[in-house]
Amino acid sequence: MIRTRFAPSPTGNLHLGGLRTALFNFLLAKHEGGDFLLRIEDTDRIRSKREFTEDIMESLRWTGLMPDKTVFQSHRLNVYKRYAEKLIAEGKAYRCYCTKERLNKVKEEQRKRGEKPHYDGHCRNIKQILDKPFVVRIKLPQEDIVFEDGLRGNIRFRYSEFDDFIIMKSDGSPMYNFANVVDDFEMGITHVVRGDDHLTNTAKQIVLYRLLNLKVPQFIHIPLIMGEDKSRLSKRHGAKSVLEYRDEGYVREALINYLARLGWSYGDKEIFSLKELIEYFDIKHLHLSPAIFNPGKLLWLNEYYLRTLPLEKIYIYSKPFIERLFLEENIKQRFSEAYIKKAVDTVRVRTQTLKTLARDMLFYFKPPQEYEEKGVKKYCKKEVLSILEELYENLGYLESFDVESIKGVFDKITKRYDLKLIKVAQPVRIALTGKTISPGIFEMLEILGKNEALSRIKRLIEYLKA
RNA sequence: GGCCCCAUAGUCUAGUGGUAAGGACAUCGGCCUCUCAAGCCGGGGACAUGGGUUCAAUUCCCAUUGGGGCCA
Repeated sequence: MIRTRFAPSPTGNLHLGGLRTALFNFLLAKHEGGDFLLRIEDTDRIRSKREFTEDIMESLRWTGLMPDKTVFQSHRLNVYKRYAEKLIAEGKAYRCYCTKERLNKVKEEQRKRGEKPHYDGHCRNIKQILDKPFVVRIKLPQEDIVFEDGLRGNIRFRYSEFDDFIIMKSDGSPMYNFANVVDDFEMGITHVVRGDDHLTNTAKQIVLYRLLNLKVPQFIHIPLIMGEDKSRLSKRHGAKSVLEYRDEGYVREALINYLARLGWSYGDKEIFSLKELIEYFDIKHLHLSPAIFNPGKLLWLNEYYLRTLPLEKIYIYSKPFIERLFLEENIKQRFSEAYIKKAVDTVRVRTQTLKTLARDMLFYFKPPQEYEEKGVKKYCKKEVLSILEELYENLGYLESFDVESIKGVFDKITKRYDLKLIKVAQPVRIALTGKTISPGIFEMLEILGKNEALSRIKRLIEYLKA
């Protein structure tokens, strides 16, 4: 049974790169019906923050990548200690009492001689336990380090690249690589998908697996996501946190779909639901060259999902954004669910995010406060006035205010005056929304209802007269 | 600087020892049309370079160049 994990340290919000790593681990496990675990690597007491742990968990919850179990490293400090002591007892690791001053001096001399700064093994053979602060170092075996990457095959590092590295700090907390190995083993992790910035870490971890005599999981290193300037994706490339994307009105479907296709493919297919991703995901089709984050394509997917997801879903997604709009615009009036749904349905084809969706709907909740000047100039010349008046009158006669009947009235007038529909439609559009861009006028009229629609037309007539 | 990873259009990518090198975003043009979108149709645009291997290389190998990462 496959078991994967996502192991972030809670020292910042979860961003897109991290989410993609989580996604691939999730998909790999779920494709095989296995487990996906979350491990919070919070051994750094100073930099780890509870709010970041919450941010990570909320991001996973929102995107639907629910872990089957969550483990906190900070709860397991005694475990690492136990493993370290075992290594010492077996002579594979040792206590090192060197002071910072000495280490710096050694490093300095090595640098002067043009050597790689490596620990010189000063404490390697101290047998007795001294009453001084110490770190635990491993005795680096003098053999090359080879491991298999699930994508790239064998990767080899010379042992001379490394030294007797530290596995436990003097405060008794484990170093990153050590805790990682211990936990991956104890959690029964079979596959590890992670960024290729960990490639050298993996080499060190392989050493630890050997020393501890543990089975090595399958490692799959994926390239990092880069920003438009081809450097590692960071805040300055618009690499916002996952929750910022949520708050800006991106839907989870778009974000997941986008990230999945960034570095992975399934033939020519572009659109994937999470369910499909689980079904189709494989390691084989992970791409191994770094991908550049393309906000434009993410936006396109967002637009795509806004107009194709079931209306019910978009309605639910849009609620908080509409509520926020009401707050900002000081709208007190209540609107029925049916009304809002119909309104959503007319704007969702032509919007980018849930935020702009709500913004585009403003006229459904509030008459235009002003008329777009250019539009009035262009579409509301004098001769329009009488047409608008006639339209107003005829619409007023309608018993049933639906698209069909409304269209009938427009047809009659355009025919009588031999006008293109645009001549009538644009003034009405301005009357209803104040703008020259909006959903179709017939549907808007129907949704707004006879009273509201007529009153808005009347208001424009009066405005033009004045 | 040392070590490691990578290389198909502006971007994400498919693909093969013999292809007209396919799709998507973006871009440009057209159709549709009550505006804007959406949709449909079409255009331009890619196998980094140099050596090998081979009857044949975008595909396999090596080097160079370029990009990325880790460490310093």
